[in-house]
Amino acid sequence: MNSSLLSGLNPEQRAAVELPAQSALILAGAGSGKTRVLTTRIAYLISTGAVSPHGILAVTFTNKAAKEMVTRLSAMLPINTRGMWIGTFHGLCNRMLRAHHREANLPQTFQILDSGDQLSAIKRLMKAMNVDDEKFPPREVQSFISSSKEQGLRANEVEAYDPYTRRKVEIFAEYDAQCQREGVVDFSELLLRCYELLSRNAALREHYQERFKHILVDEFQDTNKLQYQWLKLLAGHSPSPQSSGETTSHSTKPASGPVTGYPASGRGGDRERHSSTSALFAVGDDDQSIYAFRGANVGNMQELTRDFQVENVIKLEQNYRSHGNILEAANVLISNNRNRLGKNLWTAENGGEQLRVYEAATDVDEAAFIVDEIKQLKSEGINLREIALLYRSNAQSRVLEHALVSAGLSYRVYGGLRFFERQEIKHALAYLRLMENTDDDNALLRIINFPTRGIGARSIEQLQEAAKMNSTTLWDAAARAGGKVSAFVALIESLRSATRELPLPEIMDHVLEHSGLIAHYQNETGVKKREAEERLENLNELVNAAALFVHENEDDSLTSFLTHASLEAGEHQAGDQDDALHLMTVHSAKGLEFHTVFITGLEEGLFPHQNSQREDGGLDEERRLMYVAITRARRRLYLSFAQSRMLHGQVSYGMASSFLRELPEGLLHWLTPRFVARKSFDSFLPDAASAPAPSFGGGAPSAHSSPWRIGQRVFHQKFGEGVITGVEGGGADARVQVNFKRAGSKWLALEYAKLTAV
DNA sequence: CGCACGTGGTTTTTT
DNA sequence: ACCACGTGCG
Repeated sequence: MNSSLLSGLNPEQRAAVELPAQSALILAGAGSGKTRVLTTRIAYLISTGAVSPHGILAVTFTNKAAKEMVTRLSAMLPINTRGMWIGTFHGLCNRMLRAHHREANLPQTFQILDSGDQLSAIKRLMKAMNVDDEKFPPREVQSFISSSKEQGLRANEVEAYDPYTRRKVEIFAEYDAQCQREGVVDFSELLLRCYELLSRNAALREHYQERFKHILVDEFQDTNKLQYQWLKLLAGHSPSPQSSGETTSHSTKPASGPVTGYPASGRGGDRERHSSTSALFAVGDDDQSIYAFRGANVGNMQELTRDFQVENVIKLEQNYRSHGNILEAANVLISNNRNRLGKNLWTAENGGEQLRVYEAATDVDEAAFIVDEIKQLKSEGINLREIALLYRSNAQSRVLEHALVSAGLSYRVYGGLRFFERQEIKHALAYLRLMENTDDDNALLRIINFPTRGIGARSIEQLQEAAKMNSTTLWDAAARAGGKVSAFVALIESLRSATRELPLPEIMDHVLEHSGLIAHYQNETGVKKREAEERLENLNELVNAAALFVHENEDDSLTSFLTHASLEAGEHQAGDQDDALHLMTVHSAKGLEFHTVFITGLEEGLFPHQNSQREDGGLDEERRLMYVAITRARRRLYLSFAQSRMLHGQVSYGMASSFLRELPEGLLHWLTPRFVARKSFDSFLPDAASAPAPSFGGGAPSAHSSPWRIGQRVFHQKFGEGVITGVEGGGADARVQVNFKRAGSKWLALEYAKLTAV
C-alpha cells in the first residue's frame, strides 16, 4: 500500500512525505507537485498507522483547494473523509466556533458577514456615531478593522498615537460591540474569535492540541500573522500568557475588549502544561507570495523554521509543468528579487519554444493579435480551455472580451461578481437570516423595504432611534411599531412558522414566493426587464443550490446553508465543461496551469502597477506576480504590450514593462520589429533613424510642429526615461505631463525641464 | 417614496 | 468608459 502511494515520487517529494512526525517546511516551487506531496503525506500518515484520520488537521486558503485535497485523498485511501478536519482557515474556525458557541460567547445561529455586509454595517454604525465619512472613508475604516484583527489585535490593543487613529479605534470598538449585539461575525472575526477561544480556554485548547497530531498547511506563504498564531496555538506552541519572548506585541492591558463575556477561567488561569506538540507540516513558496497587500506575511516561513526548530527545509525544485525556456525566463526574472529563501527550478523537459513577444500599437490591436493567434492555435487542435488570457487588473478584460465576442470565440471570465454576492441572492438570504436570527440588523435593513412596502427612510430612522433609545435591536423596535412596519414583522413571523418543518429547498421556495421577491422581479418592465429575468433565473438557481446542498451535506440545517453561502460565495456557475478560454487576473491564476498563456498589458505602470512602486517591496511583489504568470504556461507563452491603451476613459501611453527587459533576449522571439521595442527601453540615445513617435488619440492642443506631443518618448536628466501623456499651454508657459518609467507621472515646465526627445 | 440624474473613483482578492 | 453611490425633484 505504501509503495503504491510513494511510487512516482521523486526523492525530495518522497523525503517530504516520509518525514518523521516532526514539524517541517517544504519549499515547493511552481509546478513541483506541492498538492500531491501534501495529500500523499496525509495518506501516508494514515496508512502507516501513524495517525488516525481523526488526528489530522489540514488547512488551505480556498474552498477549491480544500475540495481538491479531499478528492485526491479519497482516491488514495478507502476512508471516509467526512469526519476529517480539512478546510479553509475560515471554514475550520467556523466549525470550532459553532461547536463551542457558548464558550465563544456567540449565539448558536451566528451569521457571517461577507465584506460587503461588513462595509454596510460600518457605514450604518458611522452614521449612528456621527462620524464624518469624508474624513473617515468607510472603506478605509473597514480595512483598518480587518487588518488590525488580522494582526491579532482588538481595538484596545491597537496602538494609536494620533487623534485620527484614536477615532478609528473608537469606531472599531463600537463596531465589534454592534456585531456582538447582532450576533454576527465578519471574516477576520472568525479567526480572531477562534484564536481567543483557544488561547483563553485551556481545556478546549488542550483537547484540540491533543487531538490534532498532524497539522498540514497549504500555501503557507500566504498566511497572515493571526493565522500563524492560530496554527502555533493548535500545534502546542502556544504563546502561553506567562511565557515571554513572543514576537507578537500584545498589549499588557487586560483584554476587556468590546467582545467580552469570556468566562474568567480563560486568561491567566493557565497552569503550566506539557501539552503534546503536534507536527506542523507547511508547504509554500515564497516566490509566489502575492498577497502581502492584504496582510500575508512571508516572514512566517522563516519564523516557522525558528519557532518549530525545523532542521532541514526540503526543497522541491523539479518542475513537471513547463518547458525549459519558460522556466528559465521565470528563474531569471525572480532572481532579481532580494530576500528570497532561494530555490532554482529545473525541468527534465527540453527547452521548447521561445517566448513570443508582441508590441501592439493599441490595446485594441493587442486584442486582435491575440484573437488571431488563438484561432491559429485552435486550428492546430489546442482546446480553448487550455488557453488563458491573463491581465493585471480586471478592467483590462473588456477589450479582450470585445474582440473575442466579435471573433465568436467562447470564453469565461473568472472573478468578478459571484453567485452568492448578487443583489437578488443577498436579498433572498437576508430573509432567511432574519428568520434565523432576528437580531441581525443588517439583514433587516436590507429587506425591510425590499420589495418596497412603503417603509421609507423616515420610518427606518424612527426605528433606529427607538432601538437606540431602548438599547434593543431593530427587530424589537419594529415589533413595537405599528402600521406597515408591524405588517413586515408579521410577514417574517409567518414565514418562520410556515417553514418550520420544511426541508431547506422548500423553505427557500416558500420564502421567495411569499416575501414578494418573485413578484417584484416579475413585474419589472421596460429596460429592466432583461435584468429582472436574469435575477429570476438566479433565484431559481438558489433553490437548486439549496437542493444540492441538502444532497451533499449531512448537516442540512438553514444555519449551515447560510454559512455555506457566506463562506463559499464561490463559483456557482454552469458551463465548466464547455470548451472556453480562461480570462482572469494573474492573481486568480495562481495554482492553475495551461498549455498556452497570454500575459497581456505588459506596460510600465500597469504591470508592474504604478501604485506598487510607492510601497516598500511593492516592486518585488509585482515581480513575484509576473513569476506566477509565467509559470502558469506549460508549452507556449505570449507576452504582449501596447503603446497606448484606453484607461479610465482616457487614452494613456505607456512603455514596455521593465519585466520584459529583465528576460534574457535569447529566450524571446519578437513577433514585432525589435527596434521598436528597443527604442522603448534599450537605449536613451537620440536616434535620427528611429521611427517618429506614434501620435494616437490626441485632443492635444499643441501644434504638430512641436516635438512635445502626446506619445513622444523623452529623456530627463533626473527622472530618466518617460512618455509624454499630456501637453498644456504654449510658449513660455508650456507644460508637459510625462509618465516616467521610474519616477511616475510628473508635470514639467518646458522652459526649465531639460527634456530630450528620444 | 421612488426615480432620474450627477459625481467620484477606479490594483490585485479569499474568506 | 463604467459603475456604484448620493442627492434632488416629481
